[in-house]
Amino acid sequence: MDAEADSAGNTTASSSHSPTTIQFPVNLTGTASDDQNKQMMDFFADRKDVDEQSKFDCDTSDHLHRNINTGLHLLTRSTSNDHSVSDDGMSLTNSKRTKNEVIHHYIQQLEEEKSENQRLKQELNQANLNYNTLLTKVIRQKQEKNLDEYRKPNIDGGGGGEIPFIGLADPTTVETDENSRSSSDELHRKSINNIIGKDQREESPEQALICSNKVMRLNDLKNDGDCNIDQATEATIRKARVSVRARSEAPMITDGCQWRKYGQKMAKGNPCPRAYYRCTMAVGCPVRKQVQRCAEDRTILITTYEGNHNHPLPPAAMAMSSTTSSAARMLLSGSMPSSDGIINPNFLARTLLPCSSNIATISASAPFPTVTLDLTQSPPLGQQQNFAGQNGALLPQIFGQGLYNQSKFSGLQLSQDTAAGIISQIGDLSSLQLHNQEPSHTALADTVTALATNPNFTAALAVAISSIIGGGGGSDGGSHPNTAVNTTTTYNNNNGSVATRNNKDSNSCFRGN
DNA sequence: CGACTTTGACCTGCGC
DNA sequence: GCGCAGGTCAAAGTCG
Repeated sequence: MDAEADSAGNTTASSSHSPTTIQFPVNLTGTASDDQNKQMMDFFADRKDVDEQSKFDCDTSDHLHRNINTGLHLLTRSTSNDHSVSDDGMSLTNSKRTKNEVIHHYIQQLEEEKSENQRLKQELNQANLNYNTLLTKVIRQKQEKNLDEYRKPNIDGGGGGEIPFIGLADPTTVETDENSRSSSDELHRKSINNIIGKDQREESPEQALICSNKVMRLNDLKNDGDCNIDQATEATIRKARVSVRARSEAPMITDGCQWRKYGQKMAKGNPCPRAYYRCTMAVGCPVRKQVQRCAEDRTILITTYEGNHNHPLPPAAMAMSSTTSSAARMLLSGSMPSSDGIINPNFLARTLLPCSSNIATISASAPFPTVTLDLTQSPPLGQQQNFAGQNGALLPQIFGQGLYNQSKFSGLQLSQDTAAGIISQIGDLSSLQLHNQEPSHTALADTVTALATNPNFTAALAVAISSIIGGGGGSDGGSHPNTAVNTTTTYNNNNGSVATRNNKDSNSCFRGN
């Protein structure tokens, strides 16, 4: 607060236009002169102007109202202490009445403005609500339309190179789901235990070691209470990562999003620098990615995504976004506590991709839980086309629906003959279990088992991601067709060597290829 | 001139 | 507490 002393030595607080720093030009020493009363009136007039500039800010009005009452109290006290003073012959009673009438006049005006502000605020909230409802409706219609289109026989056999726009979950709705999550936590836990109970005992000791301290800490948090459950859930979703390994000579795979590089560092044990990118498609989008070449094979580009977009995405970007989002939630569900202890995250990986133990692995031993999709080897070309022909409807939906279903999926409403729906259910295990109001968890387990028997799934997933990487124009995902789905996956190349900073030649790896 | 990249400095978490 | 490594910031430089 700025304070300045006037010629009389009285301290007069300067008015600020900040709602939280409104101050009155009152004489704190207890006497009020005509000038000071005029100053008070001018101040009220100024505050009224300021308030009109911020009609939507009811807090400002509340604050102003409180200050007016305070000012009125001070003014009344100061005038009541001033009985011995008679200004220009006017009676003290009349003077006080006039002042109070003027002040009450302004208070009345401000009260009316406050009411108007509240009414406008309500209208604005209602408009926002309507907008969100409409947006959700449009997204749902788009989703259904795309589903119908991809259920039709595909003439070109490729399912279309373009991944259709599926829509982005309304952030508001997602928020609602997050809120409902804690309330459904018990159901969720039971569901997880239902599935985990059998399989967890089958984990090998090595796999059991995958359970990291991070997960344990997270579980400790979750056990602390509902509040911590939500916080831990949010933190896990934010920190969960999806890493994609693919052969590409381009410096960065094209995933449909706009990225801005904000940093580059030499990572430990890798001569190639790691580049840090931030999504710039919307202000404040939390999604980031790291791009780094594999130390062992520099033709392999490792792209690690973190976070969920908070804005609509173009079709191509929807694919990768949904994948990472679903994977992150899968990680989350794998981190949930069970009655027996910690769930091995790799159980989910093996559940998701049981037929090969290939292409995807989940690791919680890394600093952050990470799903890694290894696309350095993909099915032979002929097989790719076969998959595209057979499951042309499948590919886009694998990546398109995950995010939407995170917020809107309600049990097994999607047709179970649609592989995409199944995949979405599995990829978003936690949401599925949370939003199932019926005891269909056994059905879910059966669905998972059914998927496990489908040998096409893993390859289809690989082809889908390859199409994303190769479809961007700059990368060569399609130039390495003669590969088979592979699985060995690592995290962040932590091999113990010391990394040093070398910004001068930091791009040499990218340019050299 | 705005958007983007580069790059040295800084912050933070973790292990010893 | 200290050093290391990962991650981020932000000023300066570059580009279209």
